[in-house]
Amino acid sequence: MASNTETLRHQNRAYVLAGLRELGRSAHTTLGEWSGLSSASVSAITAELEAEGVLERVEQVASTGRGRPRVLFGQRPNFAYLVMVRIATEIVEYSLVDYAGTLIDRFIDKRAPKEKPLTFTKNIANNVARLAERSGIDNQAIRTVSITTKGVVDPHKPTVLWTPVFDNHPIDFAEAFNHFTSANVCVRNETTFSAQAVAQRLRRNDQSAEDGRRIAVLSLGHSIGLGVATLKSHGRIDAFAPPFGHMVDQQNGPICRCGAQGCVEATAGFYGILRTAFGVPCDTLPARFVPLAEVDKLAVKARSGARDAEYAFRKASECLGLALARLHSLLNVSEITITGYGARYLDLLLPGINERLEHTMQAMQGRSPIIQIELEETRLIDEGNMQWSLAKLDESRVATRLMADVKAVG
Amino acid sequence: MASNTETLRHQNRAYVLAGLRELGRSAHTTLGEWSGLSSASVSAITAELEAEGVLERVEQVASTGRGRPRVLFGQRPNFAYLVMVRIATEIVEYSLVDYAGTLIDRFIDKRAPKEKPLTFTKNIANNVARLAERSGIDNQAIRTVSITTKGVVDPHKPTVLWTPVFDNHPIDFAEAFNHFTSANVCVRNETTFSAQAVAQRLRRNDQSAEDGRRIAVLSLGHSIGLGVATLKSHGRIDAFAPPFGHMVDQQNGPICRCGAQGCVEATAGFYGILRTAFGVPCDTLPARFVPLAEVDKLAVKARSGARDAEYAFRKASECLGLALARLHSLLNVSEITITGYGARYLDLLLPGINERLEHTMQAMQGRSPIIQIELEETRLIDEGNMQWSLAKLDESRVATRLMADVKAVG
DNA sequence: TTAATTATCTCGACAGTCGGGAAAAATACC
DNA sequence: GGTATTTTTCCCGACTGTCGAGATAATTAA
Repeated sequence: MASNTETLRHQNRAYVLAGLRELGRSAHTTLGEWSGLSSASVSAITAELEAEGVLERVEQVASTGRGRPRVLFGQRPNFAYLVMVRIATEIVEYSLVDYAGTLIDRFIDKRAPKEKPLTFTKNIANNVARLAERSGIDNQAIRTVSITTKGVVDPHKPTVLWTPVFDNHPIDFAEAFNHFTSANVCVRNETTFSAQAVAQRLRRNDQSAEDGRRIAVLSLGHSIGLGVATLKSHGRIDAFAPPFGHMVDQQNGPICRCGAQGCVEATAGFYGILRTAFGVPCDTLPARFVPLAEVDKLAVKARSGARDAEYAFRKASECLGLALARLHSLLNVSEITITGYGARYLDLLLPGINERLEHTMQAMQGRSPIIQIELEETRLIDEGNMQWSLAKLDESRVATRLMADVKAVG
Repeated sequence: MASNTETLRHQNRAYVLAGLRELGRSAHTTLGEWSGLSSASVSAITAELEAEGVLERVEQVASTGRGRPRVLFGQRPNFAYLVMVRIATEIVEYSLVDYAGTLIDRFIDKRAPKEKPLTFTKNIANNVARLAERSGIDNQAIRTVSITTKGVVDPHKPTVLWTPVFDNHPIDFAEAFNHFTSANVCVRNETTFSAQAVAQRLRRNDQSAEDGRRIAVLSLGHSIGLGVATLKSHGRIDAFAPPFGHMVDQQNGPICRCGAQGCVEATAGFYGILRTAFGVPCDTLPARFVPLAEVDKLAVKARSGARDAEYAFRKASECLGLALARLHSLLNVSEITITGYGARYLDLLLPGINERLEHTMQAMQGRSPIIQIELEETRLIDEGNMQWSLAKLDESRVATRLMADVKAVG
């Protein structure tokens, strides 16, 4: 689309807001240096944002030397609120975050055993309303409801297309949330956010991380999740979550919960590992969820040298290694972070993963991706969700100017 | 980066140039409607571009009705020249294209049997110089040299990292072309351009093709190539070529030319098909290139029901089907175009491909990608190369204003 | 020849960024 | 305590970009 001066201002407002997220509270001199905008332009923009109630002046802590002290700007916490909903297998977690990025309230709700899609979404919407009420916040102040789950998500609508619990029954959140009129309701796979968070950390730690670099996060658990994030120019990050766990590993392989044969998950998910260990026939439909204690026990056996257990973890690790090698062939990733409950079995899995990766990587020019570990998956998800949601709110809604007549008023 | 009025003008100049590529020769009014810019702005921009020698007024063919006839603008053909170099297995093709996108000259050069990298690049640079000379064009008028090849290419430098012919010996074109001082020399895998061309055709034919939609081009031959293109907003297309042929198909599979085991190519490339048919052991290093006549003969045998031949094509097609299913899991593609010499065996390959695709696709939400065929691969490559190169030239070099003092002169 | 039609060109209004200088607010020094 | 110094913010004029409307130009139909 063609640009005009309004677009220009929109872009620069968005850029200043992005700078404020990255740098934290800062003066407009700092923002000017960071963004390349002149002090005068930053001043005009911050003045506007302040008048709109987006930013506020913050008391600075201590003076750094002589000269006039800086006036720091920060996000005004109660300008908007973000609700994060994390759907896990047995619980749903609700978090309330203010516009400045501070966690205000959080509670956990247990999931009912055989809930229907409609009551499920209604229930979540009610809990979100309760979360707002507990802090005395009006529903209209909630500008974003960002829901995360495992499974496959519609890229455009707030709808889950496939989950381990509901299978193919689509879960549409649009209706249940239709009275949150000022909120943007969206659903993303949780590994999208994990990848987002890891990419963000990479950029923060390594300023020289060049554009185009790509990382992946592998989540090991009952099912297998994967998020991929690419560092783009101007500090942007593109993250997405392909259905990696249901990528086909081998033709006519063991049957998967999804109904297909030979999915990665069917060999490397927890139920797959147990099935291999106990020699259950590959064509018996597996249980939805196996007790975590069972997997722990199997890991202990494998570590003490029991053949069956060792073999099951070996199979899983080779399957993961092959799948990651395929991922690397299609989307050259420089770094893979392994997380999820299954990360605690990494001692059993890493040798096989590395062997398969290096075996296929040695011939071509490619370097094997570096493998890292991050045990606290939920922290990763929350971190990524918050970054992503606030950045999107800034860019898509706050940066578009509201008060065209600021000058006329002043 | 922050934007200023200069950036703004740059963007709009680029957008007008893009419109002119898409619409062909057109008048202010048309460009204004297409871009959303006001007639006055378009007028300012075209006047500038005309003064810089980028555009010229074109005689319109016939008047459409009453009223003042339109003044059409078009690219001035001799403003810049583009050279396309297509490196194939046995030949190298050189094409000269003017700024308006007209093919001016083309010749083919046979490759010497055991050429060294340095003489190879020198030879190509000499032939490019000869191409320019034949049309009486100064080397400085060549603004882009776009080289295409099979194999793996460095994303940043004009260097080929791996090719079927030279293996891992890197081929760096930078030095051989260092006296083409005003030319931007770049190397891309040929399937990048095939994918670019198919995506462009899709957008032209189906105006409703939404952003984010992704297509793939599969090239079947001695080796297996794949290009992926994504439709982005504002008419942009992102294309890339992953080393799909060397993605691992199965653990401990047949040995590949690249040295690894179980690559897709080792089963589905021509030498792989022949090896399977003749029962050659999987661990014998295959010949670099097998005669095409041999593959044709084998196909005839398979069509008439010979077991060995049928089996070899069956294996190849299942391998391709699985690999495409994996591709689809990671990069949801709505459409796959099959091309290359091997496309003539599609009757033998398609059933297996479809079977594998649908088998893995049935359970999840996914719809199988539509499979199409395009026999003329070289046309696809040339089309994509030209579109891509001219678009990049427009955006990165022509759109940046040269004459800051246009008004002062006029 | 004149009126109608359509397209391009021109001009003033408005909006955004930039650079420089004035004003403000703190510290350092006498 | 008063004054100079330092650093930042704020304000103003210059420049450049887009836009809308009216003036001008070129062609056809009557």
